[in-house]
Amino acid sequence: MSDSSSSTPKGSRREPRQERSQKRVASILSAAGQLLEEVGYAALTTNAIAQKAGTSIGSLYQFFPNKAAVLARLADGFRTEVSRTLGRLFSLETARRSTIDLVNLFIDGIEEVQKRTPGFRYLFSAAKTDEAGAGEASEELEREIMGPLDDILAKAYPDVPEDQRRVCLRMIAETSKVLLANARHLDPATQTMMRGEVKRMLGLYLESYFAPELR
Amino acid sequence: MSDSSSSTPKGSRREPRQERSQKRVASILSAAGQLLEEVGYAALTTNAIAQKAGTSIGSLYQFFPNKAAVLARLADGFRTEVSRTLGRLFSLETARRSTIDLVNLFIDGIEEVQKRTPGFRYLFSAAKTDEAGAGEASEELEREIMGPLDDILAKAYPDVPEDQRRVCLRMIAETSKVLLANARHLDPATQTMMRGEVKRMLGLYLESYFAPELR
Amino acid sequence: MSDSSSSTPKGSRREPRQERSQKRVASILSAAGQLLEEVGYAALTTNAIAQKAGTSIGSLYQFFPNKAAVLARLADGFRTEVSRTLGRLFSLETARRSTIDLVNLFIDGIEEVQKRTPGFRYLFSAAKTDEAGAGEASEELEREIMGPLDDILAKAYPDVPEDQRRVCLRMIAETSKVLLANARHLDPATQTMMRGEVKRMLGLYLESYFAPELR
Amino acid sequence: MSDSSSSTPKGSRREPRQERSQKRVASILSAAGQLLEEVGYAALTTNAIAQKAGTSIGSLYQFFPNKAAVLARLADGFRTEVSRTLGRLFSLETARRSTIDLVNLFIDGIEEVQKRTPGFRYLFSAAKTDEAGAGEASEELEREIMGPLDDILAKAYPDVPEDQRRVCLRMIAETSKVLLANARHLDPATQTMMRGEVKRMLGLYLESYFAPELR
DNA sequence: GATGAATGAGCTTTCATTCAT
DNA sequence: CATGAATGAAAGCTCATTCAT
Repeated sequence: MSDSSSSTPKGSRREPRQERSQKRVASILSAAGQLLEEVGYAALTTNAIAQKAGTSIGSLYQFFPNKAAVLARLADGFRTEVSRTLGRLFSLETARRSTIDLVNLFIDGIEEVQKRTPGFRYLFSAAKTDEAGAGEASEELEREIMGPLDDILAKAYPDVPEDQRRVCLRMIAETSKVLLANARHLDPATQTMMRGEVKRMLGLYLESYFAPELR
Repeated sequence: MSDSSSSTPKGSRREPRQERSQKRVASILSAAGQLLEEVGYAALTTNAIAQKAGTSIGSLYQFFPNKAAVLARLADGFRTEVSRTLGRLFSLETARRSTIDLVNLFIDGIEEVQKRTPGFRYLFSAAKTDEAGAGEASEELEREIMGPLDDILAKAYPDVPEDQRRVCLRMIAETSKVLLANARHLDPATQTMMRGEVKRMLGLYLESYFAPELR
Repeated sequence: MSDSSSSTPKGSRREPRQERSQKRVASILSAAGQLLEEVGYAALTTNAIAQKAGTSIGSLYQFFPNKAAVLARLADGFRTEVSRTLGRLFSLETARRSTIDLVNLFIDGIEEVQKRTPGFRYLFSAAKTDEAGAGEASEELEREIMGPLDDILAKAYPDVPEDQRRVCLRMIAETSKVLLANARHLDPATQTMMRGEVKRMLGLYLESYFAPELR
Repeated sequence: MSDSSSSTPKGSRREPRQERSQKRVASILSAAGQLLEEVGYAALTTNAIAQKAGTSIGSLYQFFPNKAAVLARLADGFRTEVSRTLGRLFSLETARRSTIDLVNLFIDGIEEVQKRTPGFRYLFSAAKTDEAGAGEASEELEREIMGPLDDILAKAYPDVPEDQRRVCLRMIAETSKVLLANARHLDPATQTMMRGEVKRMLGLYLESYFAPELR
């Protein structure tokens, strides 16, 4: 297997330094995310994370200086995923779409991120619970999430004053948090329905500010 | 110190048990609520509750089998307060009022309960965080809160199917949680504004279901 | 002793609040001191202290906020013991005595304190090792120890400039540490002999500064 | 695994093992010494040593069975350095010099060793702290240090009985430890002054035994 | 041999809960 | 019943040491 000098038979040799570490880091973050879904914020312990990740507690602390750092990195990953997903959904032309369409895209994007990255909802909603220094990571995450939407609305509706827009964004953010937070206890059908309701509610709300001329 | 049994010759120092117990229980619950506001869910310890209540930790455990039970009883108290407050606000004739008025009354009622009973928001929103077994108490609390509104809507809009009504109620419940959850970090002016926005958003949403004839 | 209400049969009942606590604190401090002698600074753990004191780790932390506090309190006790012992030895008339007598009294006092309060030497010498926050306590202890001697020398030899006196005091302090530090590994006879040598050495040294007229 | 014989075709890459090993060992020891000065005994970790030495922790354990062994080897090096330095200072003719001169030479020699080999003072003074098994190495070191002085005194003052001489040597050893141990926290000027005081004190002390005829 | 990721015993500290008084 | 000292499981984190590559 080591076969250090000549052949490298199966193309598998040497997934050394970097790669193995990355895998461990990934498995730790994944474990943290899953545990967040399974046991919640309060019961999330570093030992449990390590165990679920199939590592030792020592390894966890080789990669992360402390528990908060694990959550911060998790939030980083979420931010990336959010950027990617929302960036894809909010293609350029979306600027032309109605606020309702924008809301739909946004909610679907958030949903998709949650589906792909377990634990997302906990960090997205953690600002209020703000335990153990997840607060900062959580706020950054929120900024990352709301930023793109802010830009689009700003361009699409330059007449709406910034203050107004900001207020609406907060409402969107908070409302979608609630949706995510409570989805956990609901069966899929109900989740889908609730998602529809949130879209409807936010749509009506935004329309009242951003498309008054349509009335 | 009191030598309550052996000596107390004349039996005059009645000092009715029940009442003292009730007072203790009340002070424990009050302390728990206040601490919830002051230090948050994560930092809430039974010893701190007892101390703030002016009792001993031993007494606390005389009345409550464990920490979760304290929170459960706290939620009970909130339920009572909610019933009283909403019952007062939703007097009979309110059945005639518009959905927007109903929403306003409801939101104001929730605000009032929070103002009067510190800690309320934590248990009302605890369903998602569901730490330390507050989950069940929290769900009951939610049922108690939404029940009166359900009744009123049911009477006022008998044509709207029950399923539909239920969905709307969930939306109202979740959305009002948003308001409470984030209020702590906001200055009073912003709180007032956000309250207005929530009313607006919920009003528009409910109107779309419950007052279609007005369109 | 407390005799709270009427009889107090055996005189043993209710050694409550304060007293029991004091005993625990005392046993914890005693255990810490003994462990210091037995295993040294590096191997001194809070768990070991609690175990040796016959308590639980929880109790230790009921009385002391952290490990450093245990050492600080230990140093406090040493300071008191030092004051008492040196105060007794340095009675007023000692001001008239020769420097050699003063040195003898001082060294004997230090020895006595060490004999009575195990662990003393570790904290007296900890300034250099200065692990885990014992540094401060250690420095205070040194000030307490050297203070009385400083006063006496100042009064007895007002002509010797302060700087000079200070330097000599440092030398005395450090040299007496030597004695303590190494005594542990020596048999009693050797210890006694070494003590005599230290007295001789310090006596000669001090005489050269404080009693030049005798030459 | 390394296929040391089969491949290495031309035998040119000799790279003498021994030497490389020696270099590694040397760098590890040097790193350990420097770290001792920088962070002290308590904070000295094997990983830090390896890192500072520019090796891996694995290599460190290839050469040393455990942490204590590193310190033991460090002490060995110190012994060699001490022998060399004191041997040079105490040339034959010094036998004629006064005890005061001998003390001066000795103290200066110790100072020099400390200057050249960082960490020296920690191991020279470690006998009392005796952490992590440095005790034995420390004692050997002390014997090595005091040996030459013993020889010189024995030859120069054959009339002084051996017991007497031994006692004096211990006093010299211990007193010079103190000097070194405390030097770290002092500014250079104070260090120089203290060194002078130690010389004076030890000189007076030794003179009282070794040069009675001079009186 | 060299590397450094991995390991896990052990340390400090917290807090829900018990129990002697 | 009231009290609060006592308990100890468990959490976060460190570091000497091992072992696969």
